[in-house]
Amino acid sequence: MNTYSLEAKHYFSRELLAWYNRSKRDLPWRRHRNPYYIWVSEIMLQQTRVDTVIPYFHRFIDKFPSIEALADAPEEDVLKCWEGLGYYSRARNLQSAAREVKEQYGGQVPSDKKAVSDLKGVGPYTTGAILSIAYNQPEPAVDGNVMRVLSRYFLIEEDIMKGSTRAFMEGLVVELIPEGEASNFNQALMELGALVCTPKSPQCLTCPVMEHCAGRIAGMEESLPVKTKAKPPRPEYRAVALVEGVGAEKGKVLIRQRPSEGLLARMWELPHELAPQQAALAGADDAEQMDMLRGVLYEEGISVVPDHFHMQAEHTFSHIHWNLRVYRCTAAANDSSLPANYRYIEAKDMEELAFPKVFLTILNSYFAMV
DNA sequence: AAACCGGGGCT
DNA sequence: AGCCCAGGTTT
Repeated sequence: MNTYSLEAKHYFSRELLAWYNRSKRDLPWRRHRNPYYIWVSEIMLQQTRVDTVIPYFHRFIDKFPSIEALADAPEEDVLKCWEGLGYYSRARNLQSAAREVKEQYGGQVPSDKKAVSDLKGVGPYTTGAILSIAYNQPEPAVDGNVMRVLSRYFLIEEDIMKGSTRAFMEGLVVELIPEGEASNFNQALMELGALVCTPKSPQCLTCPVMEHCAGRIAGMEESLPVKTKAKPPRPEYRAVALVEGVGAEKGKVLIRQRPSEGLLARMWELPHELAPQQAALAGADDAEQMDMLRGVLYEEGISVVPDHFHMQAEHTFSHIHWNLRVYRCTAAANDSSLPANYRYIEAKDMEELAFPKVFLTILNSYFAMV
């Protein structure tokens, strides 16, 4: 139990709900109460903005209109549909969970808390979102938006990165949900965070609960929520081979598929290799980098002749910053047997293979040039 | 609790 | 250039 007054809580719930009913956005997954649509949208919306998700959502539902269609699709197709959205384990987990729902629950998204939360890729937030939005169950769905709104309105100065703070807010949300309004109320909380109670420069003057917002009254709305900041990504310097085929592979480019686990699992990419730390710090010259690439590929069973520097590129993950230097190479021989995860492709082959954004950019500009 | 896992948009 | 985001899984 907490010490906030019943009056402050009732006011908050009442005014927020009324505001939502007149201001909610018309979003594709709000047009039906289809648990599958809500599930897909919630997975896509993890760490991703609404405007980015909308076109992906339309394409995804068009290609995989039902849980069974998603369960029966080749994983390759699902990854391709997710290409550019990031956090690709979301896509693989979603399909894995769709297969589970098809087999165990007759293709219907379960409405039981444990069953939902046991699905791959579904954690505490998404469990609450599915149960409340799809089935109107009074479960909390506490994401970054909700924690920001609550930390300001109730002036909560606990670090939102701590599990105990999230647990406290989940308890608070359960008290705040008006009878029979879990779906609308949880969406209202997130909608306010997205549209009004924004991270920077919140629009307090248009906020439906401004009058009793303790954070604003204290003049602290800009400094809440309290959040420990993440470590900056570590830099990595990588040499990339853009290998042009010869003979039967003339006009094609060599690509490879990443391992099935870890960073960018099962995505396609240009061959590349981490530059030794010493060389990276010294700003190794291109000749040295090209020689390193040639040697690494030779060890893999691929003979190439690096030719010249082609372009530079960068790619930032949550924890790594890639500095890429791309080198044009020519295949030295018609390797009759490439390693299993390597192949040559032409431009049109990219329509069915999923690449991380940075390789998509490099390949598209290359194929447009030649 | 901390590390791992993408990418885009805003300031 | 740094900050933020409609988080989950693994260790």
